[in-house]
Amino acid sequence: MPLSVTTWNINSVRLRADQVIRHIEACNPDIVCLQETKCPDEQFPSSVFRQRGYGHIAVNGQKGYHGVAILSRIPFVRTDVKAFCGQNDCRHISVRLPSQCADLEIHNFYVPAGGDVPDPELNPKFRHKLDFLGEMLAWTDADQPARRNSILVGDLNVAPYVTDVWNHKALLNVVSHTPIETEALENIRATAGFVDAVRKLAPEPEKIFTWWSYRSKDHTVNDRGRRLDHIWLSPGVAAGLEDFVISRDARSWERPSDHVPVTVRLNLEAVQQAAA
DNA sequence: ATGGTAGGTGGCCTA
Repeated sequence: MPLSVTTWNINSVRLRADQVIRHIEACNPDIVCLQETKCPDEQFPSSVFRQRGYGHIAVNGQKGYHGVAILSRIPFVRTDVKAFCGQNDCRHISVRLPSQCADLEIHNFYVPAGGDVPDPELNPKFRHKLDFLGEMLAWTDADQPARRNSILVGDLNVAPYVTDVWNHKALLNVVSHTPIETEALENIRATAGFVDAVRKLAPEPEKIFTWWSYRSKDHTVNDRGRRLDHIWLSPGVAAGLEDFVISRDARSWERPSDHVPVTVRLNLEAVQQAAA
């Protein structure tokens, strides 16, 4: 049984619900994890997704900022939301699928971007980002999600490896690629025991990007991107990893998000066998 | 060191 999961920072789900549908039609994922929905729960455009077969929707949204959601064709049996850094920001939501789907747990994160100045003493947003990553580590230490069948996806706002950015040296002091961030993210992933799905199939030094800044006239000129969006798999789930797709063309759609969808396809029978 | 663009909001914030 195949299962595909997309993660996408949509930068306003109300403005781009039609683009979510366009992606669904092109890519046919079973589950779509969205970040930056910028939408209170009562205004989430659930009906247009239900009409397309995504009858199971979990939202954690707020007015104006942040916000995450999970659209699913498969019923989930449980949802859970975590708060980080003592704030009410909507930056996490998770669901668990039924036993036919290996009791798969899906965690959808939107890590704080961190502002412009990469100094926690000068920039409270960077302090918040580092604190958030610290709490993610504490959560994986306490909860051990990678010991179960689990996927952690989202806009993690860190490009951890050298070829996750268009120019490693030029970005070493740019928020999203500073050593303190890349080491923190890698420490979470490795300590928790997750597998970076995209890098398992496309190791360095292949350059892979999922985000291109709005602040350039033409994002294709010089291809100045970064890989900020990630899909991490517990080892048992990684045993079923078949392929991945970076839907780069979405960055050239009219009025695009600055991020593009990242999708993995899994073979759940291989996941079940790995668990047995 | 700076500015560039985008979205939601409500008279600026975050990215």
